[in-house]
Amino acid sequence: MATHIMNNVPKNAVADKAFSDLPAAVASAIEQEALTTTYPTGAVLFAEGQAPRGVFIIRRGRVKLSICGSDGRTLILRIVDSGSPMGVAAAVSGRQYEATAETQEPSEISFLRQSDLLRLMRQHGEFALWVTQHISQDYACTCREIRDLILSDSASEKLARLMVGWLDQNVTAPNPSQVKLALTHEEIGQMIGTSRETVSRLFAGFKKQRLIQQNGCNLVIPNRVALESLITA
Amino acid sequence: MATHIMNNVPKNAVADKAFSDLPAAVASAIEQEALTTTYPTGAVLFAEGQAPRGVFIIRRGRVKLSICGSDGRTLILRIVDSGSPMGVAAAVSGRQYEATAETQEPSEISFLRQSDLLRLMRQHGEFALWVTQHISQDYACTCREIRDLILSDSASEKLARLMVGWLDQNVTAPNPSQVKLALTHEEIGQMIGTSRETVSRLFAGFKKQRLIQQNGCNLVIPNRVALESLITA
DNA sequence: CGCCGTCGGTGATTGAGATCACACAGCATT
DNA sequence: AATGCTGTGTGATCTCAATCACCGACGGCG
Repeated sequence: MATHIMNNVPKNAVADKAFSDLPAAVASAIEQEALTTTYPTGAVLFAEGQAPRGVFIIRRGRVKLSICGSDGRTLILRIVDSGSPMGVAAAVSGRQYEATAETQEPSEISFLRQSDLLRLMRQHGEFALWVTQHISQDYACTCREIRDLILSDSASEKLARLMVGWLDQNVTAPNPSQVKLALTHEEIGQMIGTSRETVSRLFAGFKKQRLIQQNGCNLVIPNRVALESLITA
Repeated sequence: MATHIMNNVPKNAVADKAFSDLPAAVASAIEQEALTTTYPTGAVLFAEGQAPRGVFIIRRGRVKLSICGSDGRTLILRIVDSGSPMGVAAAVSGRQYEATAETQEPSEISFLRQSDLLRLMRQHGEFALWVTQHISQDYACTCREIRDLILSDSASEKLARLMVGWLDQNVTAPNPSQVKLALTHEEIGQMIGTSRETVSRLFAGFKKQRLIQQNGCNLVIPNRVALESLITA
């Protein structure tokens, strides 16, 4: 891909990955229309219930996607990292955002206005297809989330599922059985739909059973199979 | 069944509605490529975990979309009725179907092969946009499902939510406070993630509180506001 | 008719996890 | 040091809904 075309974007290899499977003409069109900004930790890109303004494409950083109930409780849908567009469903359908997006670390994010998005999609079937594939992934991801939350009534099973998911994301890392834990117990609880205390207790239990070890923010999971056996149960 | 008559030219007004917002050229292209069939009750269009073959567009009838857990329990995502495409996310992304689709009554359904779908999307940005909007709706719907399931821990709240949803779909009907109940208690339980017995007890309780009346399969909800007050609680 | 399937109603029991209520550790600010 | 603040560990209690175990009703269908 022609990196020199990109105007105000760093020569970050990761950033290019997002558009690598698009025709160069489309990619450069997007680059020209998009506005790239750097956000601090905790910035809210969009909030549940807002009218859609456009899509946000993460170039660098990580963003937390969550929904919240009337009683104030929160459920974290997923943590999205670079290369993915966010808020596409809302922007395309014109309905309100269904979740809240908040940066979890300083992040560099491109914004594409709704009208530009729709125009580009109409003009370039390839681009529309690309967008659609991303929504499809989000949809599949959400379905899996539902499955994990509903089909397993025991909280330990949910936590085991979550941790196995971490291991799956980790296969490329130098030490695949070690995970850097960037979440508080509270947030973990919000990911699996339980209270903070329960997460604490579960961790304690897992340690007692030698399923996990923890030093600082490093979580070691020596025996993946043992963890998976909790899921089948 | 006069299936051969329906093959190319369904004179069904409802069926055409699905494509009414598409250019005529696109609509007729779809009509030519799609294969329309009539299914009996209980037919499985596709099952969770299968490799995608294409999309199914409901021309007439109703289809139940559900996911199921390893322990065999089932959660009904939603009931889809005519005009909507199903299985689009899987067909577009190439990943497996994330849910199971099963007819709830005799239904007439068009099938469009995955390759044809993708080709049409590439050729016609308008069509791709239409598809994307439908996935977006599914996505939004699934998000709302999650909210309703997670944020409300009391089962009565979930049931109240479900019934309010029924009322919302019913605004056009002659008697908007009356709903035809086409689901068993078991299925209702599967929609809100509780056991059959709990649904029975909740119904009994609601009747005692004069929140609902029931004769046969007709459910009358005289006081919508009272029902909604259960939700806020 | 009697038999059998699915569906609905209800009681009794029980257990998992929410909730409340602390204590404590780390870490920054002043 | 003193003071917060945030995150964590753990006990005691309690509540809601799952589960088990029935029974009655309806609706075919042989």
